[in-house]
Amino acid sequence: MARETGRGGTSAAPRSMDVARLAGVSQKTVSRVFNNEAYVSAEVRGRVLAAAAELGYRRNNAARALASGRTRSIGVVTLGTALYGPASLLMGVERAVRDTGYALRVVNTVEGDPTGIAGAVDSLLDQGVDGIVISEPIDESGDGDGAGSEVSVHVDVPVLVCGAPPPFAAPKVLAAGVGADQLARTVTEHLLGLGHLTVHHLAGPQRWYAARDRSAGWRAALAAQDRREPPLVEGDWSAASGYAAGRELACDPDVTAVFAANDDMAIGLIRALTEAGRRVPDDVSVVGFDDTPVAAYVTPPLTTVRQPFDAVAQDGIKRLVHAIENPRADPLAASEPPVDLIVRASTAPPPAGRDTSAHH
Amino acid sequence: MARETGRGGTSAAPRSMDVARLAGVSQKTVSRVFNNEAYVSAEVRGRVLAAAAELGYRRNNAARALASGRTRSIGVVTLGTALYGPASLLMGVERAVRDTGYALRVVNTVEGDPTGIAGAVDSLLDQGVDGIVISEPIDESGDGDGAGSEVSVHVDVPVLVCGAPPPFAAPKVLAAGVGADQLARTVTEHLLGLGHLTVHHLAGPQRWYAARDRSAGWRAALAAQDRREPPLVEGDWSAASGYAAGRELACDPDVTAVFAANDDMAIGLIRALTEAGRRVPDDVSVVGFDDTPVAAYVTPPLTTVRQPFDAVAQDGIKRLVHAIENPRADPLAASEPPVDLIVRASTAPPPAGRDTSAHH
DNA sequence: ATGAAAGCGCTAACAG
DNA sequence: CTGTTAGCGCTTTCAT
Repeated sequence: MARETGRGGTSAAPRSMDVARLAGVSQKTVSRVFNNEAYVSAEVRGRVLAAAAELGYRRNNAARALASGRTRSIGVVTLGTALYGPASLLMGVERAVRDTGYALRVVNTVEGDPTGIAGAVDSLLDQGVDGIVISEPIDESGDGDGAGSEVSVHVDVPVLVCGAPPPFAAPKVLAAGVGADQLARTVTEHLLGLGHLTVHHLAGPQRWYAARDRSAGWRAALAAQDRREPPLVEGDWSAASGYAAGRELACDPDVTAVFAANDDMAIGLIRALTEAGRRVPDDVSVVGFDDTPVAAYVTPPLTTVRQPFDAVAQDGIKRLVHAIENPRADPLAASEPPVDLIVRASTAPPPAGRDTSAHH
Repeated sequence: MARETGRGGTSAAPRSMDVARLAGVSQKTVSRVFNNEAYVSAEVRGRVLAAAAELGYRRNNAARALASGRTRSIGVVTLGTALYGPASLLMGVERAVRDTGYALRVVNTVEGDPTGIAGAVDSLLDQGVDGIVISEPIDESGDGDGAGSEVSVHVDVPVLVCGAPPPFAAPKVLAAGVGADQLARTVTEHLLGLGHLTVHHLAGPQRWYAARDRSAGWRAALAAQDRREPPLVEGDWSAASGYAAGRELACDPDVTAVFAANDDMAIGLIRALTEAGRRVPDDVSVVGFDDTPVAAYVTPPLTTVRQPFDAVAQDGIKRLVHAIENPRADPLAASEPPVDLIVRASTAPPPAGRDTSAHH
């Protein structure tokens, strides 16, 4: 097949050979210049760059990938939601990946997807990636009817998982986490510190590891102070589920403080509480999780914590790239994410009659 | 370079030739099977598939791309925000792209990025894509100090732009839009229909075409009924900016109805109004835009419109893929997005003294 | 410091 | 229906 230069005189994309010819060097030298390899005289480099600019040359990535065996791209598995947390994490990952010079491929799993995360990973592997990020893992073990609904994938690239063990073996598995457990512990302690006897918990779906982390932090905080652990109420992250939970919680006079696993649920919860005649924060304190953009502007402004998505993504991607480029080196250590509690008006000491902290 | 089969006996990834050998056919036949080409006997196809499965064969995409000149991937330029609208659009695009069998590459521009959208497009072209989606275009012309801050890119693939003309030439430019103008017109008419003399508008940043569309729809609705067009107030999509605008608007007794360009701003606005002693909806009606998950649960529940992100993404991607695969055919026509007004409790007729519609 | 030759694993014509 | 022959545009040895 002779190279068609048709299209009415518009020539096809120039190749490195064309640049080489124009610059009067070998094709290999062009390659050297574009890969920033050593041993190219400044003079030659300049000529090559000029020729390339004149021709509008850009390297063909497919050819590069084929010849080198590396795709220079990283795949990320996300959840198909516009929820603030997952969306923020994805943005953080995109930026971090871009900073490293890799390209980003995205696949999302929808909850209830039969092939799930494994299917998404598989499709990423099909596309060709040098590393994979699983940004919001959920536990799919209880999915189908039987236990064997797993698509077993043979992953041969490093994987970064945010907050959970991956359901498959990989040459190198790195963990990252926003430190949600620590964050959850901090908000629970904030409530306890205000004098509440215990703290109720409106959790996220426990299939999500992100939800489990928060629940674990809440539990740890209660246990550390020997407090009674009320039954956990499970929502689905939505304000609607927070509202539903709120209607139940409102009936229980023992409820004076609630930790909601995200801001949306906290907002629905507050609405239900208010409608039931329980004032926030006078009768019941509520804390959220995420510090979404509206958190400061709802009524009452929400006490919440901010998750360090950007910092965590940056750190995680740095380690992933290290693992990709140094297959046999030890993985880099993860850095500790910061904790950022934002106290606003939805939390206060418990109503006078119920504050027994003074009696101790 | 002899093919290293090292790694302790774990052989390297199998190639189509290996499959061919095992199945006792030619390499080309394997290729035929995997491309679902016609003219392969069921018997041979079965043998090939079995051999491939046994070896764990998967096609090398780099090689495919190199040989065919097509990358089978689509790039999307997004804005680096977790704002509900852009995030939802991205999710819609991801799903739509996946359904077509293409892979998705993502790049985001941060506002204030010196290279802007052109830079993002350029990086996508570097990576190698067959088509590009610009999901939330903003007008960057006023960016730098001078006018010539443009990175001129030579785009040679079809481009789908959601809501604005692209700042560069491309062989095929398709437009998509959620019909924000029509949506905005509908909410404005809803307010007018309630009896308000006019409707104020808390707009999004006018650099965003998405914001301009809404403003245009608002204007059109007012003009159609010969209403006075109050000066537009510009926010930045955040609840904080809605709050700031609300403090000003609260002082003006003529304000009885406000159309906010997104729900977040509406929430901030309502807070400011309420703090200033103006009740919503008794004194002032407020409508939002997006129907974010919390809209139904804030106080008062927000009247808003839902943008048909999924439908629009699906339609747009379908047309983009058509343009990619049929370079010289006429582009497919866009389908009309649906309009979905959701009336809740933040809108009501104007206070009695101000409702003059009955006097006409 | 530079160049020549040899593939990477596929798809694309063209034969049979 | 199936096989043969050429590349796609680079990176990689290995020579200078």
